[in-house]
Amino acid sequence: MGATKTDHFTDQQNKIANIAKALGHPARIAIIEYLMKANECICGDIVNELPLAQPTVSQHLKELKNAGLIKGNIEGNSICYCIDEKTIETINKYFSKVINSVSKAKCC
Amino acid sequence: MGATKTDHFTDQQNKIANIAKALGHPARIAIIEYLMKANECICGDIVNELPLAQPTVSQHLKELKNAGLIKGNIEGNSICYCIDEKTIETINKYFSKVINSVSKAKCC
DNA sequence: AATTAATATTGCAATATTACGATAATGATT
DNA sequence: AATCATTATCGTAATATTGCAATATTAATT
Repeated sequence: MGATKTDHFTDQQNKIANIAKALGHPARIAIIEYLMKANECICGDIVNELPLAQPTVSQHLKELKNAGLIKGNIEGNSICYCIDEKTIETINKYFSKVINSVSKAKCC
Repeated sequence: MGATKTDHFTDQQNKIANIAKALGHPARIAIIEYLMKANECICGDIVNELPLAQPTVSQHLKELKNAGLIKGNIEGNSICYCIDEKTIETINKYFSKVINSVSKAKCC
């Protein structure tokens, strides 16, 4: 064993878990924060900003892209990355829902 | 290699990544949702609700607890679990911040 | 067409995660 | 004190993730 039993859970549960998983690494949070700070599309640069080798950063970018957290537009021979709001909104709404349901009943 | 280079990132980045990582598994999302649905502290039951063996569920509960996402109160010979709002609020605020920064400048 | 620059892919070693059977620990019940 | 119920821990196999050197790909530049 060792593989996650995704088929035992709902699509919604797998979807939220996938987004969270993609954000579950400090390098990927750092990438998101760099895109926030820049406040515009960033072509290149990201590799120089992180304390990791180019192939490693490329891999992290791929994972963020697969999870729908960032978008990449090809711009000449470089690629222009930015945050995909929709996905961030999806989890933000999800956690808001969690908070609302919890605040109704306190016990611990 | 293979170990995450946590010391190359800020405490804040590691903290957010850790919370996200803990939520990055459908079983742990299912646990959170069960605690939401119950709307009260749940003693036991969680194991019966999930399609996983008892030791596996126990391990997932431990990870959620370590990340500060749930609290566990000992109640006789069983344990009473509920969601820890504070941590959910932490990431919710964080993602709100991300959304705010993105909506300012659209390009992709 | 050769060179340069930017990014992606491959392949692999080190480490982490997932899952569970077996067993231990703890508290309630008899 | 023996038994039962509940939860945790240990040990281990299967799989996934992380990181990077080497290499490939792609597009611009010379």
